[in-house]
Amino acid sequence: MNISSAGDGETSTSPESGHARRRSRSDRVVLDATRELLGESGFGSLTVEGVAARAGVAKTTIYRRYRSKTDLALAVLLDMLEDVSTQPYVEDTTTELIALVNKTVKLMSTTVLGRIMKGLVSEVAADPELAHVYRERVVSQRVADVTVLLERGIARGELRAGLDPEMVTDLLLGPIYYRFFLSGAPMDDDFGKRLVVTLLPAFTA
Amino acid sequence: MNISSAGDGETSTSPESGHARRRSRSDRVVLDATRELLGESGFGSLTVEGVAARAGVAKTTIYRRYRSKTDLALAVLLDMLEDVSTQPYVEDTTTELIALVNKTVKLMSTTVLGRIMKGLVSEVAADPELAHVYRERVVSQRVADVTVLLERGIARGELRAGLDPEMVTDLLLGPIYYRFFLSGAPMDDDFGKRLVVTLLPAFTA
Amino acid sequence: MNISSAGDGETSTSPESGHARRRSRSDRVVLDATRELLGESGFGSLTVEGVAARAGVAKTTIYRRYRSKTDLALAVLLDMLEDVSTQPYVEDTTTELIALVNKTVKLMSTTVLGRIMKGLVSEVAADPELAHVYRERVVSQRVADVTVLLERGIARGELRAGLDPEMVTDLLLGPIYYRFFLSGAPMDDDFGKRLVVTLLPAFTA
Amino acid sequence: MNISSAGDGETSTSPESGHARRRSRSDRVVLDATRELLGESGFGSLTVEGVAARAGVAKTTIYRRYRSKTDLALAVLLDMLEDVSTQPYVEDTTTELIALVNKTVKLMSTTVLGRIMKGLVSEVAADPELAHVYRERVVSQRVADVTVLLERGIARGELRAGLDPEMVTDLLLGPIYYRFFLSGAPMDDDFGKRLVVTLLPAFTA
DNA sequence: GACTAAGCGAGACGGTACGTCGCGTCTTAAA
DNA sequence: TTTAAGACGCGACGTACCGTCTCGCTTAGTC
Repeated sequence: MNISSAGDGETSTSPESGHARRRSRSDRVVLDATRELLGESGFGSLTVEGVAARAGVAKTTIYRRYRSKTDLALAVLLDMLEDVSTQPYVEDTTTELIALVNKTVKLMSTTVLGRIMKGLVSEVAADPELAHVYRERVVSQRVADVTVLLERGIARGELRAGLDPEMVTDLLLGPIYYRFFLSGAPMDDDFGKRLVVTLLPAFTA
Repeated sequence: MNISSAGDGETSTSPESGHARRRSRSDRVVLDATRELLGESGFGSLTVEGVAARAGVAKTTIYRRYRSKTDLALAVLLDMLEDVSTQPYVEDTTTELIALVNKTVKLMSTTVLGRIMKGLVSEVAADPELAHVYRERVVSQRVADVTVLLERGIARGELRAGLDPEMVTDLLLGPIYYRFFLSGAPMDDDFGKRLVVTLLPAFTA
Repeated sequence: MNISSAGDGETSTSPESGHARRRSRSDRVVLDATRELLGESGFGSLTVEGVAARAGVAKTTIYRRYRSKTDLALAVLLDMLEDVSTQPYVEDTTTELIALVNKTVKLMSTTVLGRIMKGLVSEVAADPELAHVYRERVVSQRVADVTVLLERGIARGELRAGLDPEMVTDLLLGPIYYRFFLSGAPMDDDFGKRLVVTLLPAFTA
Repeated sequence: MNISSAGDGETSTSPESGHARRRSRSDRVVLDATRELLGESGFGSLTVEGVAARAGVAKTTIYRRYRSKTDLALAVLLDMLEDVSTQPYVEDTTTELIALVNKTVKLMSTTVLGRIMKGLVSEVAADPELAHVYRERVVSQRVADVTVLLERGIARGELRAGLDPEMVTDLLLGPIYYRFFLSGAPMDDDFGKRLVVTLLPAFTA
């Protein structure tokens, strides 16, 4: 399943307009420039002026679409998530859980998404409007993914019933973000497996 | 056990110089002003000029001690943590775990620490030097707390042996921070209990 | 003959671009504010921030045009000199010389130009770029004035041939500036006459 | 004849205390450091802190003696002038006049005195107290020199009677300072001769 | 096919805060 | 008592970006 939609300027305020509006050339070039700059120097040194220069676009054009650099970064994030399909793995539940964790770890640590998240987390935490969009688009999607996974696991008899999908999501992703943002503890190839194996008794018993 | 010491200028870069240097009057007044302003408007609108004005101190005096507003906020955070003793609870392990979670939730949602953390998380995530101090002072302390708790639990026969304290810490705090920073899901009075009860099978089996 | 043109930002570095660029509203208001402040407190206490405040303009706007307060003061000076036409006097040469001296004395001692010059002289003396502009615009103009005056005097048979206009300028203005800047000796209404009468034998013999 | 005296802190405010007070080691080391720094970077970049550092002396020590960097530079200037004896040349008056001009030119263009004067001229021009000292110590000395020279010339029958020594001083030094500070016109080896030869008819006729 | 109106580039502008410099004052400790 | 050392309040510096605002100049879309 995909994050289904746009992430243009308006979207960050008004959720969705039914059918995906075509993104214009300007939109594209601005988002690309932003992603490049985020990749090069991170969110902290992202400036609207810098994006305008890189994109060969006037500042006005950017402000017409995005209210702030935060909004812009969020748009890039949502734009990138469009392409991240959350394939339902048809294997056993343990493997699926490990895959979900590993995928998230990989996304954070190897793509520009990690830098964006590092920069955006404070903004999302502090700006209700931004938080709203982020939850609408990203958080709820994660919970939906986990819900599907849990239901399948229960159907297979691999998981116990009565699990709260939101809590499970917290338990799967919380440790990742905590390490990624704050503790700095490494997340090697083994991490996903260790996390899930540790958690498993909580999901099966 | 207490976070034992200060957040003076040097500390934020070099851990500790053996015997605690006395904090000067300026230090105190600056930290207080910063905490007040953080409480009033949050990290985002914290400015060094504002702190200087509020503290009745020259900007230079602040810059002499703290390299940036981030450093300043960190100092406030460490300063506040000095007073947060992590009482060893003598009850059963489940209760201790719940208390630990609840205390963290409470600290984040009712004190200025929450605002500081919201503002600081992006900085810690992006600035290695800051991250180093944060881990040295805060993260490691949390793991130490949990280690003590786990050992006592194992000794009592309430927990299984072989638990990785770091992973357990991630599982206890990760969900809290994830909700606090990103998902926005509420953490009511029941939250700690639900979290720990869910996790318990993973710690006992 | 007039000092023909402006003191806009560019001018202070590049002489002239053929046709006078229109001075914008900001230019005007900034120059006026600067002149006022120079008049009130002199060059020493002139600050860019003060000018910005007085002009109701952002500091950046000033820095966009002038690299420093020195540049700004120079612009005011050049701006004022636009209006100082060096009328060709049709009387006898002695009177013309006296008039030239008196006019300079008067300009220095009764207008804000004196304060500007007092503040600027050290800067012009020490900063080659500034010096270049000053010479291009002011010094050379004075020499040109004197040249015209000498030629007419020689044609009239009132002055000897072979006088070096530059040296004559030095002899007419040098004493003025020396008194004005350093010796502090008064320059009363009689001064011009005494100076010229003293010098005359050097110009006629 | 020599500029006869001290130039210590007090001097710049109260003229003279009768007999030259011995200059202390601190005085010496501060003045030397100042002169060095003036020689290296000019008056514009002279700072009290820099002098203190170079002299290995506390800022306080400097402020105890000199009220400002201007005062300090003036002290160096006066200190240097102590060693500049204005030898009475026993040759003919024309030669003496040329020598006087040449000596001044040389002093300005080859020693640190030039740099000091360039920096100080604006201060002297704008600060009455400073001006007072400068005139007391330097200007009046020049006039005195010229007076002696003129008297001898008149006695020899080489100069006309009735010359105003102050005006003559203006005519000899004014052009030098004008070129040195403002016009930038070169003063080659010939300059003194040309100036005096030009002026001579004004002094003899 | 010409005409208009929207969208855009360019960039000037008022503004906030930055982080730095050097000032001149003041306090502390050692000589 | 004088000093070196240096912290401090202070004012201004010059810079970076912000977000807003004209300005023409394309460039479609409509008549």
